[in-house]
Order: sequence, then C-alpha cells, then structure tokens
Amino acid sequence: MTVRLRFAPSPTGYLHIGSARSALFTWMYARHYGGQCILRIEDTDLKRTVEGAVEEFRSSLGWMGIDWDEGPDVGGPVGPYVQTQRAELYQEWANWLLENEFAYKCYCTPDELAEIRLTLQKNKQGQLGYDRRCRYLTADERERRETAGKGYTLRFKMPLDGTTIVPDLIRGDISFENSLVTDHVILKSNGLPTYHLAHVIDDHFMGITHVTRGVEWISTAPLHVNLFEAFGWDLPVYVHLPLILNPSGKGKLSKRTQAFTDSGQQVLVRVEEFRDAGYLPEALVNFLANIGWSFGDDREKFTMDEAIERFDLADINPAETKMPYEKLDWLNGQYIQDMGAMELAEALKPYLEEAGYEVDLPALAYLTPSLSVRIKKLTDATPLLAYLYVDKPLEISAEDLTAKQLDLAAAERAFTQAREFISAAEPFDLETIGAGLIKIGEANTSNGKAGPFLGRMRLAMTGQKVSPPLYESILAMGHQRSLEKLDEALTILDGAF
RNA sequence: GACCCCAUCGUCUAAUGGUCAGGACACAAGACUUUCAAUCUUGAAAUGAGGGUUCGAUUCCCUCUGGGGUCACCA
Repeated sequence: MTVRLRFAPSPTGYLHIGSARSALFTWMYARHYGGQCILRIEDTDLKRTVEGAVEEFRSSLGWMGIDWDEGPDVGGPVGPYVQTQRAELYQEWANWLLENEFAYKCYCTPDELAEIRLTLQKNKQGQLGYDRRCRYLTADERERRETAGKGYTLRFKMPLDGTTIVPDLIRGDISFENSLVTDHVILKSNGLPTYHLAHVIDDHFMGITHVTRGVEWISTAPLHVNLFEAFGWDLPVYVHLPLILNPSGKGKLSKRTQAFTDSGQQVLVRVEEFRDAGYLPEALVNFLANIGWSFGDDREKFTMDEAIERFDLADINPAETKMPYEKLDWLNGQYIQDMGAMELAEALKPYLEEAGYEVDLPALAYLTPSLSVRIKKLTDATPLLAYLYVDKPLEISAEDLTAKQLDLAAAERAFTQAREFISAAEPFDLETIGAGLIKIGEANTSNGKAGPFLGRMRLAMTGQKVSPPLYESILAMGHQRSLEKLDEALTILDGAF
C-alpha cells in the first residue's frame, strides 16, 4: 500500500512557519515512501477566508521546494481539492448520519448556546460546552421547530459513556472519557461542514493514510475517531505534530505574543518574511527539519534528498519547541559560504536593488567570496556594500589614516606611493594589487609590517569602519573610483600638515 | 477550572536498563588577522523534584512541579 498524505491549510492569511514545518514533514514522509502528497484548501469558514491566501501558500511552498501531486492547481483523481466545492458530499454524509441516528438537529440559537455555556460553567461542567438538550427533543417538539422553520445545525451524538482511544504515531494511545466530550457541531446552519466532518470525509475519500496536523487537534480527535467508526471507515494513522512556541516559551509562536527575541532579533513568522529577510530556502528547510527531528550522525547541515532518505514521522520528538532563530542565522551563513562567487552575486542582486543600488554583477562577484563569510543573511550585505554604491565624501580625519607604526609623514608617503601603484597596476587583479600594496606598506611602517598601512588604506577606500577587505574592494570599485578615493585621502592628509 | 499532551546543557537535539550523558547554536578564552568576519583549538554548561521497580535508572511505573494545548455554527 502506498502512503498518501495531505497538507490542508485554511486560506485565512499567510503561510505560518509552523504550518510550513508541518507541510515539510508531511512532504518528506510522502517522498520517503514514494507516496503521494496532496494540497487541499480548507475554506469552509467563509468569514475568515482571505483573498490571495492560496496564492501565497503556493508561492511560499514552492519557494521552499515542497511540491504536491494532487491539488486545486494540478488536479487529481479524488478532487475537487477545495472544500467549499465539496459541499454536497458533506451534506450527503451528514444526512446519512442523521438518518442512522448518529447525529441530530440542534435548533439552539447562538444566544441560547451562550447561556447554556454559562450555566454549565457555573455547574463546573464548563468543558462540555453544550448540554445536549436538542438530542432529547420529543418528536413533538422537533415537529414544532420544523414547522416554525427554525434554522439548525447538525451535532454528532457522542457516546455517553465508555472511553475512546486515539492512536497517535508519536505518542501512542491517548484515551478519553466519552462523557467528557461534547456533541460537536459537524454541519453548520449554512450547510457547510465544520472541520470535524470535513476532515473525516475528505481524508477518507481522498485515501489519506496518515493525518498530520498540530497537537491542537488532539482534544477533538475522539470525535473524529467516533465519526470514522459511525461511518464504518478505517481510521488513518494520526500524527499530531508538536507545536512551535515563541522564543520565550510563552505561547504558540506568534508576533502578537512576542515581537522580538531576547537578543533583539525580530520574531519572523510568515514564510515570506524569511525570504525577504534574506534567508535561503535550502537553509530554512534544513533548519525546520532540525526542529523536532534530527538527521543523526551529529549532522546539522544536510540536503532535503539526504533527509528524505532517513525521515520517518515516528521519529519526531513529541515535545514542543521554541524557535532557535540564532541557529537559523548560523545555518544560513553556512549555506551562503558554500555559494559560488557569481551565484552569491546573483542572489544578492535583488536585495541590493531593493535598496536602490545599481548592481554590476561582475564587479560584485569580486567581492562575494570575501563577503560570504561576513554575512548571515542576504540582507546583511546591503550596509556592508554601501561604500560601493553610494558615492559620498570620506568622513574621516587625518588621524584615522595614521597608526602607531605609521605616522603622518609615513602615511603621506605610503598613500602617495599607493596612488602611483594603483594607477599603473598591471594586471589589475587580486594578486598584483595585494603584492604591490604589501610592499608599500612594509616599506613605510616603523615595524616593517604591512598591516597598519593596509588597515588605514581600507578605511580610506571604503570610508567604513566595517567593510569587506581591501584588495577585493579596490577591484570592485575599479581604477577610477579607487584613485578618486586615494586623492581624497591625500587631501585629508595634506590638510593636517 | 476540567480534560489532554510534554519535560536532557541558556536554546535545538542525540543516547542506552550499565562508558567521563554525545553533537550543534549561543557564550568565554586562545591562535590567526588589513577592519569586521570566517576558520581552528580549548572551556564552562543538562537528565525539574520526590518516591518506587531493579544489582543498576536519564531510560520503566506513581505523585508532585513546571510548560503547553483544548474547552466556537474557527480551523
């Protein structure tokens, strides 16, 4: 038997990083066993449906490299894959439940329900939520409501006693007292199903073998198990995935509950935010796979192909976890370091252009090898490269261009020689420039070491306390611009005499 | 509050009924060094508490504590 799994988001907004991780695990498992992965849109809550949400899911998922074999866009044998388009199917089976006395009509209005809840709470039965009064309506009472044309919902008749076992792949059997489980609404008064009914019907008819979902569904799982039983359908394997908590550990990961980490980083939640912040999809997905699951062999960095080979849902750690954002930064940095010079330049381009910079790829590619070890995210490059793209006068003093081993006169001498050297350097490449400048430095410092001079020269060329190294910067800036900066530095030095 | 889930360094995690409880991030120190990084070396750092079972428990059981989830005509 082949496995079939589904990722079933509600189009109520963006793709949350927690959902993305669930999707990732779902997808990895399907791929590991060579089964199918399905995308299903759970849009039965009309009020919460957000325009464009499905589009964002698709693009976020696609960016992460997650694909699906069946879904609203690609079709498939058991569609439609959008729940509102399956309304008739739900109604058909809801009726079946009604006729076979597994469900009953509830005529209570929202106001009445609120009152009932209050009373139950007073009697310390708050967890029931509903007192089942419509379950026990006489034929007469029912008739009266029907003729009055009262609206109704359908509720499932939970067994009044006994226990229900929910088998969970990563936690084992979980048992619930049936008497503590309420008669949930399964069909709303507008004729659309609630999640509970839709889940059971869809996952049955779509042939889903493993139901992956968050732990928040454990408490209603006994309802689902009883629904499967009522229909006489086989139970899928339930896999309740652990939640991702805020970095502080307080509550589910959400911007509303926590906006910043302890180290002052912004808490990112939406997948698109990670892309905008300059994280690479390979790194993000690698990072996500390391939360709640581990590759083994003490390896932190791996490709999805490698992970899929070893992945199993049963190996997932049941404990909830906090988002280790710092580790993502480190991992992303590792991925950046592994990129080729031009590859990184191309990846950086859109981010630099976003900042208003005009990017010359070959020039940028001189810099990317030395840049790659300095940035964790693609956006980190923007401030580091400002000197390359923003032409503004040096804001430094003559003192900044001197050092203990390089007094004013020596600096003047060295910079003059450097100017001559740069203007004639042939070929204009890393090796020549490096060798030439080292020679000049060694000849002019009091300790005969190039270091002090090279440091001042880098400052003169970039005007930045922190920047990529000197030789590469000269290459990227080009002859012209480099000479201009040297002239500027010489002027500053002259002014000090 | 009721029900349910969970519990290893600060964080993400590995491990077995029996080695000094392993790795990674972060942190600290050192090396290297043209800034900042990167890299290398070293270091500090954990089985929540109390009971059992056992020759022996981090591992199995119970209680407590702590954290989380659910208690909608939302998913």
